[in-house]
Amino acid sequence: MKYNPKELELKWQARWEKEGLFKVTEDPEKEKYYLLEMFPYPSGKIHMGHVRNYTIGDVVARYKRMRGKNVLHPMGWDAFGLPAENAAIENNSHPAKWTYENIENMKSQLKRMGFSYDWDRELATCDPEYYRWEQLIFLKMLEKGLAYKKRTFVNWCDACQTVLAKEQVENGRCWRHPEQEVTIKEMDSWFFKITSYAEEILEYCDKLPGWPERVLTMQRNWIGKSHGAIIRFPVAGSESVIDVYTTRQDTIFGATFLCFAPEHPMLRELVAGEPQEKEVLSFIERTLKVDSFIRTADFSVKEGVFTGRYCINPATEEEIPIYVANFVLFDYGTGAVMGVPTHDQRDFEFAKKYELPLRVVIKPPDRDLTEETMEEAYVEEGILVNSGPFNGMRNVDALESIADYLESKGMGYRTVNYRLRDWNISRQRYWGAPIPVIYCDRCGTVPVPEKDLPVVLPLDLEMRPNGGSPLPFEPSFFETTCPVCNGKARRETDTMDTFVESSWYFDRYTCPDYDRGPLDHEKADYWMPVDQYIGGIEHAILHLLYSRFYTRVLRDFGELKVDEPFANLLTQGMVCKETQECPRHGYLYPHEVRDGKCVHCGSEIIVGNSVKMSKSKKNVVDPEELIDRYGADTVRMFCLFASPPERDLEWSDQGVEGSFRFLNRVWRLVTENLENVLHVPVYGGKEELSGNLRKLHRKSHQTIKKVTADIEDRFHFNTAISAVMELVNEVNQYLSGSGEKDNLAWAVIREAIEVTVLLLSPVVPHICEELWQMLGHRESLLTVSWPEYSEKALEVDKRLVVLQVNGKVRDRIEVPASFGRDEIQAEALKSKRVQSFVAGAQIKKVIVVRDKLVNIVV
RNA sequence: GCCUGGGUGGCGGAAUAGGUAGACGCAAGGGACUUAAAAUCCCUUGAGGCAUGUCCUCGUGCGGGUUCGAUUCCCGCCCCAGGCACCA
Repeated sequence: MKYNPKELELKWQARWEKEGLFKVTEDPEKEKYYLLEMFPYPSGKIHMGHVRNYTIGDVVARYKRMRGKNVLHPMGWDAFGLPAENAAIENNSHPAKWTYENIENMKSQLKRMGFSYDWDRELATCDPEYYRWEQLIFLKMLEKGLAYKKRTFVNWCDACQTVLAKEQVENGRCWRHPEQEVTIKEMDSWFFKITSYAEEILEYCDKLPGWPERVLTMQRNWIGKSHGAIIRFPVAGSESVIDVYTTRQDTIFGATFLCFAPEHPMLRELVAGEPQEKEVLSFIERTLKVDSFIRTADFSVKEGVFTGRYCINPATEEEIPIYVANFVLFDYGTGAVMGVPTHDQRDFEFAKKYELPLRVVIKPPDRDLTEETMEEAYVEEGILVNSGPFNGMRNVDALESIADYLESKGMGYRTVNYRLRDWNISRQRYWGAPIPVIYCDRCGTVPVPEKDLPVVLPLDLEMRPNGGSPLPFEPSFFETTCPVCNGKARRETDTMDTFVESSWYFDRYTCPDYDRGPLDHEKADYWMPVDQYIGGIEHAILHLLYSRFYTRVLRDFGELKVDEPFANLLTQGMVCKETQECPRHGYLYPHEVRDGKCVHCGSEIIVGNSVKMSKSKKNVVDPEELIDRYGADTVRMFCLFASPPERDLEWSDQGVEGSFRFLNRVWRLVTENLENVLHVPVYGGKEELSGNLRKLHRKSHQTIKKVTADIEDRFHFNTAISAVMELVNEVNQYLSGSGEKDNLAWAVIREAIEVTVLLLSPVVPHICEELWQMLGHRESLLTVSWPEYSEKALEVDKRLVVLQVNGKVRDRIEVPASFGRDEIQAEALKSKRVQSFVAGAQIKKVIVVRDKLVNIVV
C-alpha cells in the first residue's frame, strides 16, 4: 500500500471536523492551556511564514492536549486595514467583499494544513459585533481621560493618506511603505494615554521570565525611562519662565545658552517685535518642512538662530542667549534644552559654530581642561569646578546635591522622563473601526451614547479612486444629531488604528459570541492569560506593547483580572530563501529558472544571499503547491525539522524531499510489518529481554524521554524529530538483522512502532492517525495520552567509559553499570592503549567521572 | 556609539549541568537490486599526515586565561543579524 498523503489527509480532516474534536469549553476539572498564534491579516493566501508560525503552535497545542490539558487554540482575522482599501480601488470592488473572500480562502488553506483550531471561536475584527465593544471601551477611556484629543504635530504618510503612530515610523519612513518619507503635519488627533502606564509596563518587564530577553530589552528602550530634573530659566525682562529637562543638572553652572525646538509654542511670543523675528519664523518654517528624523539624523548639520532674547541661568544668575535649533526635539522632555558646550558634544558643536561661550564645570581626575584648547566635550566623570558651593564635589554626587539645591530655591525639581509618547490612534482611513464621537457646534465634542453603539461603518459607499477615506464625503454617515442638544452635528470620520483591534482579540476569543459586554468575565478569567503566544519578532514593540497597555486598561475597568496578557512568548524566525536574479529580467520566481538559466532569455542566473521570503524578491514558495505535491504533513515536518523555531529557517527543496522520504519510511515500517505486529500486544515490560531486543526497548523509552523534554522545555522540535528518526533507524536495523523474530520480539517492535506514531502525531497528525488506525486502534490520536517512559526500561547493565590521557581520548571501554569509582579506575588502568601512553611516566592524578570518563594525568 | 542575539563540516543543524565535537537530515562519491531508469537498501564523507591503524596531529570567528579537561566559563578583539540612536 502506497503512502497517499492527499487522500488520507482530507479523510482525517473531515473526521476531525465531523466529530468536533477541536472544540473546547471551560472545564474547571482540567488544567487550562491557552495557546495562541498571532492572527493573520487576510491578504488572500497564506505564506510560508504563516505555515511555520501555525505549525509550531499546532504541535504545542496537540502535545499539550495529549498531556491532558484543556487547550484553547483559536484563530481569527486581523481584518481591518489599508490593503483592503487599495485592493478594492484596484479591482473596483469593496474592502468588505475583498476581505471576506480572502478570509474564506485562507480559512480553507489553514484547514488543509490540519491545524487544530476551534473554529467556533473564529472572529474577524471588521465585524461590528467585535468592534462595537472596542467603541464601548473607547467611551470609557474617554470618560477616564485615557483617550483624549489634541492638536499636534503628527507623522503623515502620503502613501497611506493617514497619520501614523510614532511606533509605525521606521527610520523616517512608513512601516508599510519603506519608499515613503514621513512628513510632519499639524492636525487634530485622538490619543490613548499609554504614558500613564509607562511605569507599570516597564516594571513588569522584569516579571516576564517567559519572554525573550531581546524583546524585553527593546520594550525597555522604547519606554526609555530617565531620571533628571526640570530646571526653570526665567526670561530676562519678562514674567515668563522656560522649563528645561536635563539628566545632567550637575552641569548647570556650565549652561551658557538655551535652545528651543522649532515647534515650541513659546517661541512666537518671545520673538514678537524683536529684530530677529523674521529670521526666526523663516527658520521655523524651513525646519519643520523636514521630518524630525531627517533633521535630527547624524548626517544633518546642527543649525540654529538667535532669538534676540535672553534668559537667566538660575545657578549663575547670568544672562544667557536663547536660540532655536533644528536638533532639539519638541516631543521629548519640555522641548527646550540648556546648552552646556563643555560637557555635551552636541552643545559643543553648536557653541563652536555660533561662537557661544564655554565654561568648564567638571574637571577630569587626571588632567586640566581649558576652554580655549578643548576640541570636544568632556563627558566622563570628574570633580566639579566653577560651580559655586559645589566645587570639589564628584559630579555623580553633585547630581543629587544640585537637585536638592534647585528644589530648595524653587528653581526646579526632580523628575522622571519617558521617551514613550501617547499612542496616536486616529487614522484618516475608511476600513477601520469608527471613533464613536460626535462634534456639535454648541456642545463641542460629545461621546456617542452607549445605547447607540455600534457606530457601524457603512458598507454601501464607493471608494475614492485616488485613495483617501470616503467617510468625510458621505453625508449619510457624518450627518447626525447631537445627543445632548438634538441639534445638527457631525460625526468623527477618522477610524481607529488597527492595532487597537489586535490589542484585545485574544481576550475576545474566550467568549466570541458574548453580547452583553466586551468580555464574559467567567470565561475570560478561566482562560486568561495566554499561556503561550507565538509570532514574529517584528511585533516586538508595536503589537506587544499596545496589548500590554490595553490589558491594563481592561483590568482597571474591571473587565480582566490579569496584569499581563501573555505569560510566555516565542518569537519565531523568518523563512528565508536565496534569491535568483537574471541580468535582464531582474528577480525571478523559482519556476522562471531552469538549469540555472532564465526561461525568458537563457541568461545565467545570479544566485543571491538567502533573505526573508518576499514577493518583491520573488524568492517565495507557495505552500499550496507544496501541499498538493507532498501533503500537509511533509510541509509541517520540514518547517519544524530544518531549524529550531526562534532561528531563521533556510528553505531547502531537497530538505522537503528528505522529510517526505522519512514519512514514507515510517509508512513502510508500519505497513510492511503490520501482519506480524497486529497479532501481538505491545510489549508491557514483563518478560525479560536481552541483547538487541532489550536495546530496542530501551531506545523506545529513551526516545519518549528525549522528545518529551525537547517539546516541553524548549520547543526544539528539530531535535525531537531527529530522536524519532534514530528510533526508526534502530527498528529497521533490528528488522534487517539476525535477531529473534518471535512473538516477544514483535511485541517489542510493536512498542517501538507505536511510540514512533504517538511521538510524531503532534507534528504529522494525518499520517499518524492513519497508521494508528491500521495498528488496530479505533480512537483518534487526539484523545490518546502522551506516552510515558519507564525508568526500568532505561536501565543499562554496561556503560561506555572514555579513557583519556592528559585530556586526549585514547580508548573506550565498557564497564558494568554497578562499578564504583575505584573499580572503573582499575579497569581503565588495565587498558593496553592507556598503558602505552602512560608507559614510563609518573601518574600524577586520575580523574574519574562515573558513567562518563577517566582522565589520567601524567 | 549603545543594547540584544549569533559565528561549529560542502549545506541545515546537534552537543540540555565544563566531560567522546559534528547526532539527525541534505548534498556528494562508491556499491547492491534493475534490461534500464525511478524508488529503495548498504558503505564512505571535518582537514592534514604517514607507518593505512581500535594510528597520529590539527580543528567549534581571532588572541589570551582558568581547568586534569573549554563549542560551553572569564578577559580582550574581529565579523554578521536585529533593535535603539543628537532622547539633553
